[in-house]
Amino acid sequence: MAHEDRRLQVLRAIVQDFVSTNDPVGSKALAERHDLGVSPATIRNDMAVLEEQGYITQPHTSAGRVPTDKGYRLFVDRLSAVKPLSAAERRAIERFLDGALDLHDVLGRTVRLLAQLTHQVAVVQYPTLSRSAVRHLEVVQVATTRLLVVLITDTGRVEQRVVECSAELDRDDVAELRSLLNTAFAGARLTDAAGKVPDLLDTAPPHLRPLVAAVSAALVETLVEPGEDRLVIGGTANLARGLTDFPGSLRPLLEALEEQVVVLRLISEVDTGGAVLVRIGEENAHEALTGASVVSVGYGTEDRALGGLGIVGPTRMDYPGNMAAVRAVARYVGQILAGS
Amino acid sequence: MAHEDRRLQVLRAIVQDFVSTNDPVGSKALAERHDLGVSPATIRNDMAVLEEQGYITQPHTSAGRVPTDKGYRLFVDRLSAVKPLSAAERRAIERFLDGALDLHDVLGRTVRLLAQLTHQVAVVQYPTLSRSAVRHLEVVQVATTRLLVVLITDTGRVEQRVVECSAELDRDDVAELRSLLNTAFAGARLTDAAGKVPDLLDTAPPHLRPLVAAVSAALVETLVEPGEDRLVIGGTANLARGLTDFPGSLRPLLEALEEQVVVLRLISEVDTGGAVLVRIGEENAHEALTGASVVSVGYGTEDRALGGLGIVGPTRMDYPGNMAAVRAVARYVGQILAGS
DNA sequence: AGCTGGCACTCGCACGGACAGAGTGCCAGG
DNA sequence: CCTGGCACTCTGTCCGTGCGAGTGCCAGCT
Repeated sequence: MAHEDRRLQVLRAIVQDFVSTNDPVGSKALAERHDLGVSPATIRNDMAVLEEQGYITQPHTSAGRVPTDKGYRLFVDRLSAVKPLSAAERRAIERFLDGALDLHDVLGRTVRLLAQLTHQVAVVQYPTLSRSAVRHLEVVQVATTRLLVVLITDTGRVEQRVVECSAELDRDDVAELRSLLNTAFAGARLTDAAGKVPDLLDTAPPHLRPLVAAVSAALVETLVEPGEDRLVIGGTANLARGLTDFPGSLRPLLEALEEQVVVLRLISEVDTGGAVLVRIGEENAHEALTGASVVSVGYGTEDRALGGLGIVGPTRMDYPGNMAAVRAVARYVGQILAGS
Repeated sequence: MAHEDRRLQVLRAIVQDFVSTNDPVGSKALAERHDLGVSPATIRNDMAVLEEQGYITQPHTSAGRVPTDKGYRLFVDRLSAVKPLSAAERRAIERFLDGALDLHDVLGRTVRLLAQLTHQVAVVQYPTLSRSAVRHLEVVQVATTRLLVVLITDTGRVEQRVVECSAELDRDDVAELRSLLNTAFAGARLTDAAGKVPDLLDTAPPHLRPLVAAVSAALVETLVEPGEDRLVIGGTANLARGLTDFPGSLRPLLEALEEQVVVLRLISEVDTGGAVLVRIGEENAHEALTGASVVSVGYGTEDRALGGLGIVGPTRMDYPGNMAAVRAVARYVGQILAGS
């Protein structure tokens, strides 16, 4: 239908205007700023229908209309094309991420870059341990009965854990332990690590068994458990910009960001197909995220997802632009990490 | 003088009342809430003098008085005793920090604890690399021409760095490199590391020299340079509580916190004697910190300072309580890190 | 049918004046 | 040197008004 179609154009125009001005938008302003080819009166009729359908709402009688979560959803799904990045933005991405020294550095730069491109809070997940494999295990004695076990994954993560031992250790024990662990685990996916422990215990010389058991238990416990996945968060200062966007205050949101676990769940639940995922307002099903949207995507190489990254901002955000930025950054990061 | 003395009591009362109520405090309220033994009229005279001397000011005619930075300074220096922590707080500290697994964990818990105790933003510096010594160096090959060098310090820090090599590497080279580096650097203070490089190069077999040079250069560059010192920051949600405390907005402050370098300077410049340092408002000499105070102290063992920790909050804060919390937490952390 | 211009209506908000309350400075008296 | 009293100043608040934006509806036009 022609009606239907124009009504959607009206919705798109409302979203665009409201995102850029933060003022409820009225029929007259719409007719002026967008070539819809019809008069304000007609637009009003369309708006009445859109409101009826729940896509827009008016804060109070005789103010303009504002998109609802449902309205944004429709906009994202059917009315917006992912905006290509400008040449300057592409260059900025390259410049920003080139010359990173290690994983920590790459992710730190990524989060700053993303925050800067989108003017929102940026979140980057460290490559999931559960999808990583062991590259090397190092064991260092830090006290007579204490070991520091360092795990280096093929994704570049370096994780540490102190293990308390019941008996005193000598240098040879430690060296043997190290080589045992490495032969047993090298190249193994971390999810498979737990399964290898019995074998390892069998092959270990008897006097080392308690030690091996303690260390592998610690490894499995801390490194394979979910929740050990880390986040880098940046750009929280951007929250303070649009104070009007977060009615109560931004305190609950800041708390949720520090909590990490909430955000982690949002960021890590990414589509494996590499599509950008958008969660709008209530869809996040978390009180602190009232009025907030999350745009996230997985990053990694073609054959392997490493983790997720994304942004958190007010529902009133530039979805096409932010989706493009998130996707582009994820691609670059995947590329860089693949090469290292 | 009796006058002088009472005038200071008045100042103390003003600071205390203003901190707890956030309202400019007037002579009448002061006389009611504090047993100063004199009438409001007399207090008014004292207040006039205090204002003359620059310790207090009135936001506008006929509002109460508010302490100036100078007033807080005097309060901290001469009018307040460090408030002892309650038993509950001591228990909370122990409970919170016990059972930490490694350095990362200890510092993470510390920052949450401090934020919770003080209701301010908490900042904890990782043990300074420049005051740490090498416990172990690990070298792992991650690509044909790429090495991951992992440094483990005696303070429990684990730092990584990727080094690009000009020539292809084989397994034996890497093993030899590892043992060379460890014999050369083990136990050495990181500040002395640079000095040991020439010796190391002399003892290295010729075919490894370029490699050794590259790796040690990278080590010195990234690990000894200042600026590589890391911070853990937590409790930013607390900033959103007293929005009134940060007039413009809290954006510049959030930016400064993300900047890290600014805060790092403030936190790391601690008194070696172990005294709690308080910087009030303008004393911080940084625009973003207008209206903010920093309470910091060094932590470490008796014979060695490791780093600094502290809090950042509005000038209108509970100095005695926060100073006590910061000091107590630093002591516990020092203790824990000494034992590991 | 569907669009359009016109019109009456509804609110929120900004402006302005009046008012109450808090707090001060000063002064004369104890 | 302190105190009670008093006049003064200022801000925040409340209320009433007017304006403007925006809407919904209707009759007429294409």
